[in-house]
Amino acid sequence: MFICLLQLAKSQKDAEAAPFVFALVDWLREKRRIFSEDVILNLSEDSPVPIASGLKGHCWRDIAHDCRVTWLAFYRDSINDQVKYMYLAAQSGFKGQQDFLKYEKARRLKQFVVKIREDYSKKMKSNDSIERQLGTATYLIDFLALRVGGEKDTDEEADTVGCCSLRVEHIAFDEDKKEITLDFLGKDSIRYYNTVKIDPQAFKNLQAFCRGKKADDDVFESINSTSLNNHLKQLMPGLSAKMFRTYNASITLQQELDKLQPTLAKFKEEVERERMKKEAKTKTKKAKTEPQAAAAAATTTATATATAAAAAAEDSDEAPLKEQKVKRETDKDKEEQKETQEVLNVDISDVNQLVQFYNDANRAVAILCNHQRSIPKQHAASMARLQHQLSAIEEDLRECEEFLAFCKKDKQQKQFKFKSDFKTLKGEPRKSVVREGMKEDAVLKKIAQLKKKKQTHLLRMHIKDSNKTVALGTSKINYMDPRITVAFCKKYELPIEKIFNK
DNA sequence: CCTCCGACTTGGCGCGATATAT
DNA sequence: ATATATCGCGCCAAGTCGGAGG
Repeated sequence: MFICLLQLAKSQKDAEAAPFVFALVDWLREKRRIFSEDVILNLSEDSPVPIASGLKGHCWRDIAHDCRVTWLAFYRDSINDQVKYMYLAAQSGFKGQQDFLKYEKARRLKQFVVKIREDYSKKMKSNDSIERQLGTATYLIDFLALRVGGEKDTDEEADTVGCCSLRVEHIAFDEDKKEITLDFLGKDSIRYYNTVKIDPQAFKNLQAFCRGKKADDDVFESINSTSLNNHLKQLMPGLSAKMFRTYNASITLQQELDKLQPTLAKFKEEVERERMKKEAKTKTKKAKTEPQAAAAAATTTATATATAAAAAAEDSDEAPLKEQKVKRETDKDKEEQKETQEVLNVDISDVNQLVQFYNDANRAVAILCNHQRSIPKQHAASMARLQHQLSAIEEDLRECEEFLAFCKKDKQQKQFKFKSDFKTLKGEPRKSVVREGMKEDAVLKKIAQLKKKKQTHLLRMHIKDSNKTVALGTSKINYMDPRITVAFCKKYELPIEKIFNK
């Protein structure tokens, strides 16, 4: 390939100042440079027109005075004639207000969502095929947070789809489990791959829609994004398909964050108990009585039970290391959950743990919205390093345990010796963690400390690995109502800048 | 209707700055 | 102090959605 940048200059002197104008790629003119002559500005009527660029004698293509739109300027791309806009930054009041409106609308959906869900359940059983397709598609958009999927130019653009443009080849059915597997390329050619149990009626419908069709036929041949959005408008003013993503993302965040509620309650209870104890102590300082000791004993038992429950919760959490789509909870599940609300193993007085907890909630949303990223280039290397650190901890543990065994044996024995061919990352031999004449309980303490260290290290590895393909930023910026985050931060006294930057 | 397109949101990526671990 | 991880931002392409125009 041959590439050459050309300047359009009348003389050598001009050339020094003149910018490159376009590129030649294999002698074809590619991407022309954009000049002010290409740009249309949008200004107030009474605003002075800024001087065009640094180049003398250049002017703007046009000046607009349209206060109904938010763009400041635009030009047409020389390659595909697409309009390129200039807008104010996201942190501007302009954008902020639009954002606020968006979340207000999503909030309004909450008042309608029960009705809408009843409606699509009914439509899914309708005799009318259009209604059946509208109902089923709306169900998928709500339940799986799919994009609407508008039609696009098939020859020029990438073959990506959304709900309404799904084809037969994108769905597989598991009759026994009533599960479907969706496998297609969505926006930005990001793969959506999800096996999920769905509503039985939706399952039946989708199967029927696909029956007798070719692989590349549309599943929903009777509807499209426009008709679906028109249908949604009848159920709620201003409703469109993408609002389900905003709504479900925000409500998922809320639900995830609420899971910390019992932990907070327990924490407050403990603080209160401490306070009471102190109070009682000062009151009865002179005359200590028996019943109080009994009460104190009772509280310690209660705390022990709670801790045991937390430990059990942690264990069950350990299980799935593999990537897995969140199974959306049905209303029934939610009911059941209310009764078995667990105290989580999160220390809510620890800022880092709170941030970690918030990120977990954020991740649930990102997985729902299928926000993926490619595995960072240094991921494997970085995991290997963590693995090495883990081995180091394990080696330290092994040494401590052998030393403990040595201590327990008769003291007649010679010196303690620990054989290890473990090397640090730099290839140096490892340093011993036990010292001669170390007391037995010191070793026990060390072991406990190392076990804890190993635990947190394992957790870190797990988090890193499960995060490697999940992008948290998009849902945070575009989908989760910031008011939910703010409320959470206030409630747990978590500084907001730990979550949002200025 | 359908198609096109204007306006705006959403999205992943890469890079340099900044925070954190060693 | 240095190495490494993470953040945060700019970039601009790829979507959504509504309305104009045929």
